[in-house]
Amino acid sequence: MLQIAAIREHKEAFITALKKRNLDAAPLIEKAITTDEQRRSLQTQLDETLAESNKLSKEIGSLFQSGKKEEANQLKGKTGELKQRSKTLSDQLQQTVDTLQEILYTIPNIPQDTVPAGNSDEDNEVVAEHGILPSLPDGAAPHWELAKTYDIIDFELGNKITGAGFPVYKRQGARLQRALINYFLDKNTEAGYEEMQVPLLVNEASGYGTGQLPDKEGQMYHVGNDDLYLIPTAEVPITNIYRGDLLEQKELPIAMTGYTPCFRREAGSYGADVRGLNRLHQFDKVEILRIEHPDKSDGALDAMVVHVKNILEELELPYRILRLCGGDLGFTSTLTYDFEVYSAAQKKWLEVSSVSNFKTFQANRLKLRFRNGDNGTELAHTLNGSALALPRIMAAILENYQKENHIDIPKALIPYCGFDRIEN
RNA sequence: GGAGAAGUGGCAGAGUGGUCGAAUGCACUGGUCUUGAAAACCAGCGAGGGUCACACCUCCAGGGGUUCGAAUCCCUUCUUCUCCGCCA
Repeated sequence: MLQIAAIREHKEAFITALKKRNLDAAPLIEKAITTDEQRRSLQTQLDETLAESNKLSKEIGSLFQSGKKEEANQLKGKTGELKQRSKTLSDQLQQTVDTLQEILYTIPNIPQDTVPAGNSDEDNEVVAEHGILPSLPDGAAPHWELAKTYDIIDFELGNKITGAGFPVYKRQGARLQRALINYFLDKNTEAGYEEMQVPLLVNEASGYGTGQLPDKEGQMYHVGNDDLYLIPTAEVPITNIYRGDLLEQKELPIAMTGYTPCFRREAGSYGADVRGLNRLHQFDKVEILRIEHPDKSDGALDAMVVHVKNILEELELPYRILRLCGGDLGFTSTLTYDFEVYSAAQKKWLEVSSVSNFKTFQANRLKLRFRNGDNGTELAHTLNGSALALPRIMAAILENYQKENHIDIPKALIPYCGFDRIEN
């Protein structure tokens, strides 16, 4: 959520920047500003009314104490009208505040200057490409076939137990999953990210804090009885650790990592793109998050990109990095880099990480601030990225490393797996 | 799940209807002293709205109510603690 004070101050610049998202924000911004003016005017009127009635109350108090009951009772009569007025004003104020809030919820974050214009993922800018695309022999199998051949992932079984998109990992497949999780967590903690293990169900306030609510309500599984949501990403519980906090400047930066299963309803997506591991309702992901001083967040984003890069290179998976264009940029982000690995049998690039700088957008909803040493408080910047999402890494490993009668395990993972190949 | 108790500033902890945004201690920040540090002493020290700056307004777990006036009384939700039950 953008700050209304910033909108007021940078109105034109914001409208221009939001055009990159192919959004004509002018009407929304105008409405936000006029609603805010209304809000402030109502607030002032209410304050004055309350001030008057506070004053009267004090007078009544001292009259009672000095035994002037008659005069006190006379004054009491006057307070009734003030009370009525302040009730009306505060109702109006509340309504205006709610309206303003609703408007602000619908305005996406301001893209940074470097974000390219564009409408869809086709306009994303490839900023780096690394590794040689493996050329597999004819008859190379996509991972869903390999999964069956070596009996390491069972999609039908998941169907039986739960439904589509909930695979069962078996034998060496299960072990490889666990190896990847541990490997990623180790890489992240080595880089200074503190490991957290967090709840997989969150309350409504947490959903609002990181921006999944109200925009993406339909994306999350909702547990009605207890009004809780299954997390779509570890970003939600981990970022919300700091919801409402006022940090000391010296506590920054904060860097955290966590592994969680992620649950996404992905309503209405079927077809070739979602075969096998490409898109699931439940999947594993290791996330990295940072809370930064505003002056440092740009550098922090770069550092996160380098970190993810290093992991992919160690796994020897060919990848490319995309800078998302305005049309593809997430609602809450100012700048996002996507990592895609090449899945050789599908001959497709698969997104395995998304690294974003949200600047104050989340912090404003979270009320996550720090003392800036200048006698003031300031919103912190939040960033997060996947390091990394498992299923598509798994898919790429299986496909790219397949040999005639087995699948090799990337060197870096062998100590974690305890075996160097998958075979029957 | 049942019975009881409690939720106050970064922490501890006073405050049971008016002068309380809140004593006191610790922590923290600045200063004096010191070669430096510690100790001691002095001063400052919650947040949000609003204002050029003041004024002013709001916040004592959340929500609602009683009252001219609520941290204080009532209702309700949540959380914590103690005891009991259940249980990985």
